[in-house]
Amino acid sequence: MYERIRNMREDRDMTQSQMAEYLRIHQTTYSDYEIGKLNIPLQVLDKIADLFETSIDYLVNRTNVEIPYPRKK
Amino acid sequence: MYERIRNMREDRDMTQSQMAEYLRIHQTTYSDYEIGKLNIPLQVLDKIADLFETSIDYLVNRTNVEIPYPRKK
DNA sequence: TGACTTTTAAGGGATATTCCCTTAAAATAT
DNA sequence: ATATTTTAAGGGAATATCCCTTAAAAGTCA
Repeated sequence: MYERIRNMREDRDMTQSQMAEYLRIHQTTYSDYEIGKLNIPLQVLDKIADLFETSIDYLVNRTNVEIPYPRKK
Repeated sequence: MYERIRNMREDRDMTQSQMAEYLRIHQTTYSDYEIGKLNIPLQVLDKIADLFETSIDYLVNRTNVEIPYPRKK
């Protein structure tokens, strides 16, 4: 479901547990997200976009442009 | 909370009820979103970004660039 | 100003979803 | 092959969602 997030994580050689630690959630919860079993909360997408240096729009497949606009705040 | 969405809606002279109709949800639910009483689901942000011709990043204040990323699909 | 209309928000509850736990399965390494 | 690491399934208590009714606020206009 969230193939793009999975691929970006693997590209960076990160495990689901490492992602979960960064996000401060359980590994199984993160797995549920990647699989699409659970909806990824906005706050989580926000942190993932920062980590991967991309946009939420890219993460959720609204665009194919990976580079984000200038980050605010 | 979601001041930006509220402002963009008002700029377009739309009521919460009109937004709710477009999103196919109840007006009170939409109000809950704008106020920040409920989290806005991704699917809803997606439709609002389309309606307002901007990005999810802009709607949720990740960037100040209002123009959308090139739309995929 | 006051009555009327329109718009927005509060309270509350049935239902749906979330998150994490345990543990199993799958993948990888030794 | 077996041990280790990584990922996913099942399930349940806790939480959040969505909408209903209705109240409050804002706008209209005689």
